[in-house]
Amino acid sequence: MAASSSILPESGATQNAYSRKQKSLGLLCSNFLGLYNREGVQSVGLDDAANRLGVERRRIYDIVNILESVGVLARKAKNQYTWKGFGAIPRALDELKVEGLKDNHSFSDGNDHGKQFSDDEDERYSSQNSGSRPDKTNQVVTQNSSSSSKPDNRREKSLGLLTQNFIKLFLCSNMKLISLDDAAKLLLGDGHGSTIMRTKVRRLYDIANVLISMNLIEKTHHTENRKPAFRWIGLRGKLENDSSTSLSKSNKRSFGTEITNIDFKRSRLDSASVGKSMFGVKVQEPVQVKCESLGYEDEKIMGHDSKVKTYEFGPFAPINVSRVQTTENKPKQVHDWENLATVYRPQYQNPALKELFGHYKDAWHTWHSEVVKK
DNA sequence: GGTTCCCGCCAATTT
DNA sequence: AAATTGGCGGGAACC
Repeated sequence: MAASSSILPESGATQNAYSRKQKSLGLLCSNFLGLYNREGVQSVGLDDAANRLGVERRRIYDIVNILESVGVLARKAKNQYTWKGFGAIPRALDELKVEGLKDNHSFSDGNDHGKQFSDDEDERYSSQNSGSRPDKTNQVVTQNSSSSSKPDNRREKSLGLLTQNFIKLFLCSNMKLISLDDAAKLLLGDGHGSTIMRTKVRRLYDIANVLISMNLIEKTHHTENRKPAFRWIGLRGKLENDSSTSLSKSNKRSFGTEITNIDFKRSRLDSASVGKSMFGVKVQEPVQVKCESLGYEDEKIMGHDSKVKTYEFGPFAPINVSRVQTTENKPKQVHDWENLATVYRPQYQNPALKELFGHYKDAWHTWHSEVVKK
């Protein structure tokens, strides 16, 4: 077994090692997006997604829940989601902003204690759905005196809600940079066991990663090199870059191949008895964000139209999409917001509005006037 | 050392 | 009942 002259000056020929980064949620999300963000896609099946991306179902749930919280997807039925597309994001964000501001009166006076800003509200009136059961729409808040039982609507701790609240932080406060610790602290109240906090932060990491892959936020640091924090990019998340991308690759019916996802496991520990004590403490400490002025909307979006169709598929790149080489060594996925909403476009009118909250016509319009800015 | 965060157990929920 | 959906946190990869 001579030492095969490996290309890399690495140690022994450790062919393929487990790489955590290649399994990241963010990358998976990028692939997911690249896979379903095509014309013609209207629904996505969880099994299908899991298969094509070569991951376990569990991971798909994470992504789907987050995407749904931003409007990109909508649950249709068991195992079935409707692809709304990126065009639905502006609308969703507006609603989140309104909710966030409304539900948050921290201002003069001190005590607020109304309730946190949970609550969603993105329930589309099922146009033709069926069995509209009376369902228990909101939470009960019946803060009964029961000792500790708290059916604690599981929903309150859902990834989706957390995502929305996390986003509200950016939209409704004037904080420019938010660290996950701050976010967790804000969304959680204050005094808390480090355990609860840590768990929340874990979730926020997950969320942050997919939001990053969507270019809604960006990771940075406070000042030069301080603690990491995130900055809201939102709609103006576009790239300048050149426009050498002449024609778009003809990705018609190319995909459909098998997934070739390498299957390395991280390791195989086992026997880990559970036994832990977790508290189901409900927190309702209102965030003390000041809604002074709208955070964004204070400057024109870039002009010019640049077409950058760069998708980067990582390890689990199932389909064969235009594989673009990375920039250097810093994987950076870029999504072309322009193309994303280019599919269909209602042809009536075009209110040259900017983006006043409160009323929106069509996702596409808002979207286009914002992003395309033609 | 601290930070990041994947994996998957297993409990809620839905079918 | 089974299947789907997803909290949750250990602990390993990563810095």
